[in-house]
Amino acid sequence: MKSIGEEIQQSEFSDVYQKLGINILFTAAWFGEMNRIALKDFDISLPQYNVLRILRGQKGQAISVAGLCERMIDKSSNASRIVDKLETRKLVSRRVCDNDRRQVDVVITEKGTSLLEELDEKVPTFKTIMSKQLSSKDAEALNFALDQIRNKQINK
Amino acid sequence: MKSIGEEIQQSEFSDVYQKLGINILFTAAWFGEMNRIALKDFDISLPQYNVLRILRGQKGQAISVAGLCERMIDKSSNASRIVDKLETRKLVSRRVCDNDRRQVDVVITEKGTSLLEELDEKVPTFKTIMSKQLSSKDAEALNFALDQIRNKQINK
DNA sequence: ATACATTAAATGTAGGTACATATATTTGCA
DNA sequence: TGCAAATATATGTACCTACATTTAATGTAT
Repeated sequence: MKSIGEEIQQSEFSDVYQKLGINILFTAAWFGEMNRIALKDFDISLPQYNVLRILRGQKGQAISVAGLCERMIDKSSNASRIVDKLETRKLVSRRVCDNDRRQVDVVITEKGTSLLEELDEKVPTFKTIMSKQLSSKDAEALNFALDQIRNKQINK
Repeated sequence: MKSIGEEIQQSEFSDVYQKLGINILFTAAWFGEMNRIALKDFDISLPQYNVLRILRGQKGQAISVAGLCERMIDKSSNASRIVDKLETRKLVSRRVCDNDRRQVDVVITEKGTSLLEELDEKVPTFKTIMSKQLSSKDAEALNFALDQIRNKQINK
């Protein structure tokens, strides 16, 4: 098994937290790579794929560009331009919102939905990636630990 | 405490592994954001900072561009152009290797070293970020679990 | 009702990633 | 030796992120 130290050729870490931080970053990059490999033949980028999945999750209901941003993992990604690209390929459609004409409602098209269905068969789920090496109980413990980590308790 | 579900406005995950995958990606993005905030006033990007730290870790010894790539978390980042930017600012220097003239030896300069020393005081370590919320024993367990996750046991 | 602040989205720019290709050097083998 | 394959780096391109600015619509206070 390749430990994080072997992956990035680093024999020593200053402490176990340093190692953990790098391990989390590296594992995230590794997930990204797996997804990109799966998407490669479909001429769609990972952010575009993620936006399409958020839109599908809306079950037909429109969502604003700001709403998309909130649901994206990478908060500072530019949803506006990602939607541009998707619209060019007619995978989503965009319409000025009637109630608030500053907003733009985005919905996934038929074409977008059927592309996603095709992709579902190719893109590995996190379950298929992890369930063999990790019990669901361990996964829950990890989820708890990660939520804790992000809960900076500054005044303590 | 904000759980991953609240962070990305997603109330339900298909399973605990899906939640964990997204949690890892989100936590990695959160680390990146913290670092960027610290680097903001120094006009240096996160990849540039990471390359400088790898060079410092060499303790004066030169490293090739390929050597840099191996040590970087994001394997497909373009070390050549990152070194370009650093060289422009005279934070590193580059010299064709005598033994193998295809290779380029990269070393950190005095200026680069002193910039890093300045940054050390500003950039939070993973230990300061995590040690209050996570015991070192838990951190070790997480390290083990993450190494396991990346160890795809396909034929099992 | 008008003026000013706020909000939503789009756009400009610099630096980065992903990936294909080009260029120069070295290696290996007939 | 000569020449193809391999290797190290650089470069070109499309899309992306980070961040500042712009444009248009809405909210709000007087």
